[in-house]
Amino acid sequence: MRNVAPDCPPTQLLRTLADFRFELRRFLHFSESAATAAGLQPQQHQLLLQVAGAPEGTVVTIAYAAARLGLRHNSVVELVDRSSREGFLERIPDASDGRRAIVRVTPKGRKVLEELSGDHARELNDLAPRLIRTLEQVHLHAQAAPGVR
Amino acid sequence: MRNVAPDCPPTQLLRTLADFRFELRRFLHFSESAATAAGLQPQQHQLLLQVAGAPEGTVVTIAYAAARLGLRHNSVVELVDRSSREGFLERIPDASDGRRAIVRVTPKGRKVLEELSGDHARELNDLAPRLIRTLEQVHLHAQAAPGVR
DNA sequence: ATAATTTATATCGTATCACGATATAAATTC
DNA sequence: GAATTTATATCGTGATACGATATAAATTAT
Repeated sequence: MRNVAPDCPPTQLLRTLADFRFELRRFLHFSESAATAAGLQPQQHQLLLQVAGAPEGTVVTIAYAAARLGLRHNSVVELVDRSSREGFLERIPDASDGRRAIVRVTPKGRKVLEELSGDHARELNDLAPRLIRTLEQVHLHAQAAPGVR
Repeated sequence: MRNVAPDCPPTQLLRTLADFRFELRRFLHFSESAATAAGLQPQQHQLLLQVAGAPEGTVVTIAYAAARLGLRHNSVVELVDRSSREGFLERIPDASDGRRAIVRVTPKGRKVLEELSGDHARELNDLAPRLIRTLEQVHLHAQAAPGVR
């Protein structure tokens, strides 16, 4: 006959999720600062990363970048506009399909991106243990309270 | 005498980082959609989570929330304004320190938050393996190219 | 072959949101 | 008790992602 609020399972999950998001924020904040310091807007950095980091043989178009960034096409058009105006990217009309624009990273963009990537790898390396730990805690709670699937 | 571009280490790291960010975006997109569907703006959801998920005994003030969300104080003031206007949060003047405003989740806010949290736990559970795998790959690359610390 | 539809990118106006600068007020230090 | 620091609040601004719409090329249907 317990009419005390069951502080245990839901609150514990909330704490775990809160910690997870906090760690995520920390990383994102680091990433945004690093990009800005390198002369890139955070989203430009993400664009460069998805363009340069596409799997071998991928035709990197506006649409591809949009899918990878989780943005609408028109948002990416604007991002590409800015980034190419600043010399980090270039648009190349696709010979085989006149609708498409192929997006490529310039040497300048590549250079900035690689510098940033080293920093990110090190930061992620630091972050990873905490992130993995919270993910494992989530796993426990999710097991405990399965919910409707 | 290799004057071919060394496509291996840097590009591989770029791919790994790109995948990591893609998975992260997916999760964030899921989270934003879930919040919106539950009647919360994504940032309101994050605010509620940090307020309700604070460790036992924490004095949850605007400043605390700002630190956890990685935002400036004034941004959080506005978030709290909106959220309390909509009945998810309440501001309580701190008796012991007249400058501070204690922030608390209302039962209504708590309810929405707990629903969202179950969904998030399940989603994170799905995501975790991929996220952990990419983090381990980053680890390898970071080991390979230590860089300036 | 030409029309209709679909796919891909581009343009424009708008709303949101976080921020800097500034203000107010309470607490702490000198 | 004055000066400084801490905590929250207000206001105006700028960036940015989006919806709606446009253009143009490719694909499909007739």
